[in-house]
Amino acid sequence: MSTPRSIYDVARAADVSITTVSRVMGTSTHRVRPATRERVLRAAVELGYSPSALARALVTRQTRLVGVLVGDATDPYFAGILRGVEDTARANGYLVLLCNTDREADVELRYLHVLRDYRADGILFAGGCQTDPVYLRELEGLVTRMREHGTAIVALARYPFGIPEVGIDNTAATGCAVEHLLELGHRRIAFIGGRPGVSTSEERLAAYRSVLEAAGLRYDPVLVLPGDYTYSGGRRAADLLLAISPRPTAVLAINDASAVGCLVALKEHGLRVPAEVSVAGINDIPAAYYVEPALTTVSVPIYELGAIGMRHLLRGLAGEAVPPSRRIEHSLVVRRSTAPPPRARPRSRL
Amino acid sequence: MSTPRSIYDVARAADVSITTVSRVMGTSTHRVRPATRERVLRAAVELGYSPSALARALVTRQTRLVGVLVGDATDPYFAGILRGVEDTARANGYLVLLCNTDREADVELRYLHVLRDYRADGILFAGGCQTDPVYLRELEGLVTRMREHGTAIVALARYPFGIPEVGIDNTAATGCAVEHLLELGHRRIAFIGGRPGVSTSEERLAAYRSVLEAAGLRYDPVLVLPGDYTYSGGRRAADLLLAISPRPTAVLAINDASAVGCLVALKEHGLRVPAEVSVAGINDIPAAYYVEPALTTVSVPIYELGAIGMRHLLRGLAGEAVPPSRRIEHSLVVRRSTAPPPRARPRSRL
DNA sequence: GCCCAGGAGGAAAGCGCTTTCCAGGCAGCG
DNA sequence: CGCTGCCTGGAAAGCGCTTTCCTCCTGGGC
Repeated sequence: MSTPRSIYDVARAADVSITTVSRVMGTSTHRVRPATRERVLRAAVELGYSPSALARALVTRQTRLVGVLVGDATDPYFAGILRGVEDTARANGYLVLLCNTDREADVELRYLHVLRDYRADGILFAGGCQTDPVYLRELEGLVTRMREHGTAIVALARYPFGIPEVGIDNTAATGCAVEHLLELGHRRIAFIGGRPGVSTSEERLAAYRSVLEAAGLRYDPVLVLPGDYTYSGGRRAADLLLAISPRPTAVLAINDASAVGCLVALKEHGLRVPAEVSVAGINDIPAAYYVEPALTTVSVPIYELGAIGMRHLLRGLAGEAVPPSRRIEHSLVVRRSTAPPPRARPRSRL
Repeated sequence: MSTPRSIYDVARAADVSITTVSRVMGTSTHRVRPATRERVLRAAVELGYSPSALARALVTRQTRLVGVLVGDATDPYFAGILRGVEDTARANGYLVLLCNTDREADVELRYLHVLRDYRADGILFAGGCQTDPVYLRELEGLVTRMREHGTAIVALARYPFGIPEVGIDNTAATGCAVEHLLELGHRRIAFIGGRPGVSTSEERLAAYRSVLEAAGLRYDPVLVLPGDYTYSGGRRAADLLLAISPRPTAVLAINDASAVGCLVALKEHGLRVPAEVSVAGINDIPAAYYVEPALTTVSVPIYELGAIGMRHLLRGLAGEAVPPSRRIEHSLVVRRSTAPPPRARPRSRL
């Protein structure tokens, strides 16, 4: 077990100074005679030389590393975002550091510290922001400091401290799903939430509530079920839903993973979807299409979201201005999991 | 925009040498008087000091970075593995570098070079190995060199060059799925493959063939459909399957993603599953459970696979011996997507 | 034939750390 | 009181690069 060859080894083998080696291996504009360049190159491949990105990063002050914080890469939503991010990162010579936070404030903070230690050039927050004040204070300090050091930061959700954001309009997206249910004639609409204290969850819940109230319905806390964004969280929510009396005729989940979980569990309990209960979600993950019945949901360009986020990061890295807030369009996709409630006609026919 | 504080700044603020700062911030065993330590610590937090992992890595020769090469993180199988890997990496102070290869030899090689440049401590191959000789030659050189430099390498599939592997027995796993179909009475069993030139694909295809032949059936190349491990690849395979005459009564897909795609497309074409055609997969991703009808598949402890792989890597990193080959158990999970073929009784009843 | 510009290569500083080797101080011991 | 040895702390070398000066050399213009 030895050590990788260093620039010094190559220099000696090619009988030049390390300066010259650096010039031919790197991006320097200083000219090198073709013959010399050739000699260096040959020596390099002969020795199996690979320039240390660490040493280079140390002096150039850029690592070409970007950290991506996702709630859970196992959720098809985040998986898709990750692909978008990575593809465009790779195309631009960046490497991505994967950080699953499970939306835990402490894990997220921990990762942020680590990313700072590694001097990541950029950070992408793929999920919602925690609202816990202690966390926020810590986050603000970290973010402020990192920015001063030139770290680019972008979020794919609403984020404080002026962090540039790109994402859908949660309020509108949630609203249009609720309205769809309302138009079908539903009056008792349950909501499977996410973790309280996460911006995205709060926004969607608030939108659910306000659309309901705008329709003249009373907001009933009993109808909001705890969830955790996962398939199994959706299943658990289904159990709770079944215990509510009178039973809701529709349910909107904060994301498709929970929606699918809920839908499947409901079916297992013998309920017919959508005949007895309608189910809708948000995100339009692939499973939304192939679950039975196919899920009505709000479609979001997942991969694109990741790609655009990364592109913004790149822009920031290049010192260009990053638009503070870019809204990506969404659209309601009505499939077969929603229908008018039992013995009721759609509102539009009233 | 400034520069992060360096160890030097802290030393000056605490009025000690950088040696002392290093000793209190790092893992040194050299003792430091409590009072001094306290001073250093205070100065560090006051200045918002974060030790540069890069500089540290440069001198200690370990980066605490591990690269994970996956086919496609969007496939729930790889997503699960990734979680297993990351959780145990984080628990041990390692950071994971995400590398989606799409099973392209050149992308994989490119990533390997990059990982070498970054001096990643370890590399985990999560998917199968390419069999292209040009690729293999290049890979061997790279792997050999990296090992000499102390890089730990582990694969979650069969890999050459003595790379330690942990994974299921592809031959047995595929075999038991085929046998299940055979026992139900199927005689025309199609196979949705992966990319030719990938070890896992070849192994599973070979197993499919040999079990068929062992049962006295002729191996018919017409029945092996091209696939690409994806949901949409499965859908395309369904179209091809429909064009085969006489139509196969069952199909086994190389992985669940394609199986689900095929199953859904078949349904869309009006076929009843499993009444008219049985579908089976391998891996047991969550979707296998909730697709309708639920997919018969070979269950693999996905998350565990990732975790164990990472644990092996850790062992290698610690200089301990890594078992050259560890087989993880799998098990056939019979769900509702498989049944006896139309107008035929199960073989066991003959 | 001489001078100057520009092309090509090198020396050395420095990026932010760890680690080895050393030195000073002080307590304990004879 | 002198010596030994432990306890703390520091100096300096070096990890593998990039980059800023410099120097040297060559060719072209006059």
